Amino acid sequence: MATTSIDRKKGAADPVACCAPLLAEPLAEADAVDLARVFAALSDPVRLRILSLVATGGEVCSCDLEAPIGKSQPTISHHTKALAEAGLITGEKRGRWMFWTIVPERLAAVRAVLS
Amino acid sequence: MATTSIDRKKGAADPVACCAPLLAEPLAEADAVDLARVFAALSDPVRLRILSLVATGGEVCSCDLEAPIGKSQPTISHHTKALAEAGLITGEKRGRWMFWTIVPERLAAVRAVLS
DNA sequence: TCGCTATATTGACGATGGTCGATGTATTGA
DNA sequence: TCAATACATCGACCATCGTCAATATAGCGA
Repeated sequence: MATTSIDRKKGAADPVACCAPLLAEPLAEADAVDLARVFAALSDPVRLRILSLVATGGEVCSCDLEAPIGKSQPTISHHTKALAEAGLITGEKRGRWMFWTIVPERLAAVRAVLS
Repeated sequence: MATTSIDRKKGAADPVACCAPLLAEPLAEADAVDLARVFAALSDPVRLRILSLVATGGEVCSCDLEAPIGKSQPTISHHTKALAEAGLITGEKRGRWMFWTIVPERLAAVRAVLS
């Protein structure tokens, strides 16, 4: 195929959408582990800023993140990978560039858990 | 005073309520740091389960958390403190018991950031 | 084919965080 | 005053994570 998309790790059943809202019923241990992974992806300032840049920018390539974030290229790559594995952004490689877009349903699912 | 309440660390301006939604405009660095702290509080399975137990239980004392969570007393204390400092729960000491309740506005604020 | 560019991966280092045993503190009841 | 209970704090250990330099991979243009 011409393009490659990076999604969250397969194997893990859909976290976030996995479970009922926190306030509805006690969270099962396995669900808690999945959920914690998503919040862990959001628990770093650099990743939050990347997420915000991608969300507001529509489609952003990794090369356009280094300058505003102010971190090295490997660090940016590390963080975009983490966000992608959490399902919060999705990447598509076109030519030499990796374009990232937000996954709004994912954010919506996280919001739903905090209902 | 007869009771003591534990809230989030003062000094830090109200995180979460600090900033516009992630998708509205690029997140400032300082805001990102504050926000990341709240998500960090949510990034542990034990804390998520405590939060869920408190949310569904209405008012729960620490002693009633040890058994369902299955961790030691110091560990429970450590996690409730983390949740309280993040402003997600609030504690009130009555007699020998520490009663925890959820802070729904806080969860709402987190949801708003993910708008 | 040969560089140049964009990104990913590796390896290492320091920092942070989860956990628990031991201990300290406060409250209650005898 | 003494013992028991509920919780907090301390100290230590181990795992995980953020970061970057170095290196690898892949695509593109000449």
